[in-house]
Amino acid sequence: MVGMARAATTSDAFNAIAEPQRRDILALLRAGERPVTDLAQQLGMSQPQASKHLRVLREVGLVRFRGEGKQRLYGLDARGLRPIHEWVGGFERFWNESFDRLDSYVQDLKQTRQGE
Amino acid sequence: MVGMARAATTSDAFNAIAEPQRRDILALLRAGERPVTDLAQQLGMSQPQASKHLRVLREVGLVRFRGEGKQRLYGLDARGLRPIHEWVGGFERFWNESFDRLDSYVQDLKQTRQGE
DNA sequence: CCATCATATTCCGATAACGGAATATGACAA
DNA sequence: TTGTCATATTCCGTTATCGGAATATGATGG
Repeated sequence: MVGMARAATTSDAFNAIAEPQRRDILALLRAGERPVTDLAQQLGMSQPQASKHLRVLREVGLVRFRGEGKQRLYGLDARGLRPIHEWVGGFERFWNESFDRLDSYVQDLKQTRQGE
Repeated sequence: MVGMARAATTSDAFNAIAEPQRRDILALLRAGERPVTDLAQQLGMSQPQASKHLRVLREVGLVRFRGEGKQRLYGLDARGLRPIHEWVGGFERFWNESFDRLDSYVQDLKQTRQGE
């Protein structure tokens, strides 16, 4: 075995929301439960793609569904977003502080030439 | 061309922080600037891996560096985390509501404003 | 220049992830 | 049951991504 591949990814909320279409799904679901076909249509994706994304979201616990006739009404379960909000919030003071120092620092960098 | 692959990913902050080791790097940098080797050692990763992760973080603007002797001191630039915080924050009321009340809340939403 | 330390890049193999198309499953109704 | 609608899964091809190892680049001091 020469190359060890990356660790599992889609298995947590951070990765689930890394995909733009999945973010779109979550955003849409704030307005209420919706069947798969509705989501697919409103977001301009195929039904299989919608189902696949919903599967990922379901596996990380960000959505749930409820059978309603032959449809499945998918709904938001935003509790899994809370840890993310908290983690990112841990950096709040770093973007909130008046960054006189940072700004001048960045200017400085531009002169010195930063990579790429 | 039969199968079209996924869209670019590591090119935005959402994907950058989807990787646990990169989150660790960012968390460490809250304590101040650090050279690559320090980061690698403290996080138990190889130097090339640290460099690669730093490259991703640099490309999405979450870190910057400053040459100090033969070292490169990497520092946090958390401004790119703000949009993420805001996006996730848009779901705050949904994880604050308990589930029984969530349904009625959604009903409420539908009456109040029908938009997106 | 040369040696050395710090960092970046390249090459590689394995695997995960995405999109599309086709197909399978499931639930209902007649 | 059969038919139909809604959804899920499977198969396929392409590309992204990660880790490791080796190597290349870069800066500094003598």
